[in-house]
Amino acid sequence: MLRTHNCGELRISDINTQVTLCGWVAKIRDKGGMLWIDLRDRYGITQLILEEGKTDAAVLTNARKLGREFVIKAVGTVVERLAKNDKIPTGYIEVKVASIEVLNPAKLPPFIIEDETDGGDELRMKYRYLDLRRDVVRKNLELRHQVAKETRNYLDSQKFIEVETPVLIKSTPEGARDFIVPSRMNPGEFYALPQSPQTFKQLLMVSGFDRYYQIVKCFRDEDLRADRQPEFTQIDCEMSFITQEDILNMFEGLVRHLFKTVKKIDLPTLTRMTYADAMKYYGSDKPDIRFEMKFVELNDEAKGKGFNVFDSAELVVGVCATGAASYTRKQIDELTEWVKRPQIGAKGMVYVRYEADGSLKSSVDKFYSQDDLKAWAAKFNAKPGDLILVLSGETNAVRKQLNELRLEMGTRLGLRDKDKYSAHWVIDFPLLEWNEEEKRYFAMHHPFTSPKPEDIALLDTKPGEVRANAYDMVINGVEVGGGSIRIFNKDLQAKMFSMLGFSDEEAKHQFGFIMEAFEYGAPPHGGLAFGFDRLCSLFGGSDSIRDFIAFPKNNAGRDVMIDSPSTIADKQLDELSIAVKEIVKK
RNA sequence: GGAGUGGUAGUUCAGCUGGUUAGAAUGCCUGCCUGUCACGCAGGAGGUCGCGGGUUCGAGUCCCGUCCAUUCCGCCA
Repeated sequence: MLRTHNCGELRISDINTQVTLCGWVAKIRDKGGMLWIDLRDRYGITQLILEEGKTDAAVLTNARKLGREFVIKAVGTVVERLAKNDKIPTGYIEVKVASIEVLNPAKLPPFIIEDETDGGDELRMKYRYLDLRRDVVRKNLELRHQVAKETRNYLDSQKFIEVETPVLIKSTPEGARDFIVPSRMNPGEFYALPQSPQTFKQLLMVSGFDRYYQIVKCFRDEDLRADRQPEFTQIDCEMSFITQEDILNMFEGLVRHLFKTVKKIDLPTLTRMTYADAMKYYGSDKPDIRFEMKFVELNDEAKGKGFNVFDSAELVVGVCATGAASYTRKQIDELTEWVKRPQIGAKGMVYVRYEADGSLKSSVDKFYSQDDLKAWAAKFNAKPGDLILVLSGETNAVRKQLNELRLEMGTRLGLRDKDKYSAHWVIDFPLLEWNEEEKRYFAMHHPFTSPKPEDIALLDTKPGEVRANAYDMVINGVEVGGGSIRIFNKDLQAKMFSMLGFSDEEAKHQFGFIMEAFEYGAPPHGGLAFGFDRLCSLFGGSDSIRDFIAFPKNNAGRDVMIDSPSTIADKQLDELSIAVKEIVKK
């Protein structure tokens, strides 16, 4: 070992100890007669001191030549500080330097390596290895480590076995786009990287593993977002001989364990909400229920009073923002413009202000009497001082718009505290989703999800109304995980594929292996997967998962540090029997 | 594929209605400073205003195109 101690552990009790420390020069404060060096490593910062007349002159002279981020080894004695610093754990001591060895000099870093850096995102990504020296970023990865460790602790205690599944697998057309890997030994053929180990974990159930999990990289070749990376990590789980109820309880247990051990929070029991209710009352399949502000439908009250916008709308629905009656006309106009942005797409917004004196002022006073508006207010359970915001239009569209407005108002009213956590299940998702473009049904979750037994009869008559044994876990409006009870019957699975528009041939080509496996004794099984990066960012109080990934990709899916993806040599292309289109060649 | 925002010193930003030599802070360099810890003081260096074109007597500023970054929509079983 080059060092006797790290930079975060020396205390007043270590006084007079001879120590050797290694680390990076974080800061030099040269006061003329004396000079301090903040030496940093992963564990903390320890102050080194050199003093004219006391420190060897040559050592002092050389210390003055040190630069930021030089890697050094310092030998000295722990002494008590004359001027103490309460802000850091090592603030009562410093190390009186006897000698310093430069292990490696360093170029001046392009940004300041401290909690409050002056570096922008782009620069920090390019020099990610420097960014990772910063306390705040390193702590995110330490948090990630802890979440992974506690996940393993919990699942191990519940008899889950971690099994690795292959990364080079088979491309399937359903779902997200696959990342494709050419096969040199099989010219013209390609592997795909897994979007999830779905079929493998089901096959492990057929093998009798009973309880499987894996903290595993998954890949989806789709556009990125702050909470979406092309390669991301899942906690992937599957169980046999269980009901949906067992799964919900088991993984509620996992999440509560993680909150308890990582955040020291006792998470309340998770509530459950059907998909239908989530859409009706929140306009979203992942509602943020840290605050109420439920949708209230006003069709009965608002229609037939001569206001054509509402009369012609399929749905009139609003939310009540508690205590927001103080919103000025200007603020309401600005909010109206906000919902009219193309991203939201509302045509307009009606407001009803419940004044302190009990009167009601609205943007549609021409059409509605005070009594009419009173009836609205009663439905919202509104009180003087509240502001009711109403949108109208086609049901699905207006719910989506009002969801955005509800979240925005929640944010503006400070109801979405990052330190408060509200977790719940959304259950009874629809099995199928109609795709207008391709004129066919798609599996809402995936093609292996089982329909609710009582809805199977609807498969032939009203496929869109069939509910699935599928569930999502939602925390603070973030979908952190989801799963389903799987189909384990070959015939039902075959029917599912045919509902999804697969011919028998295609189904056999894509999924023949799992259909065949189901003929060799598949147990009833189900599972779910958590978005590990999202879980970590939620625990860390960030909206972006990039902060919790050591080397993330940028918006265009590029790693700007190593500059990938990149072109490859013609020789490599030849070996792979691949020709690149002239259009994309430079 | 679409919409918004941004691109000016190493870095983070300001720069008004187009008008002298493009500023600040921080970082960097030099000197001074014996209890600093966001050390302080004095001085200094540092710019192809993303790139290309256009309008104009004159463009960091206006227009068009383009590239990059970022957020969102589409997409993400």
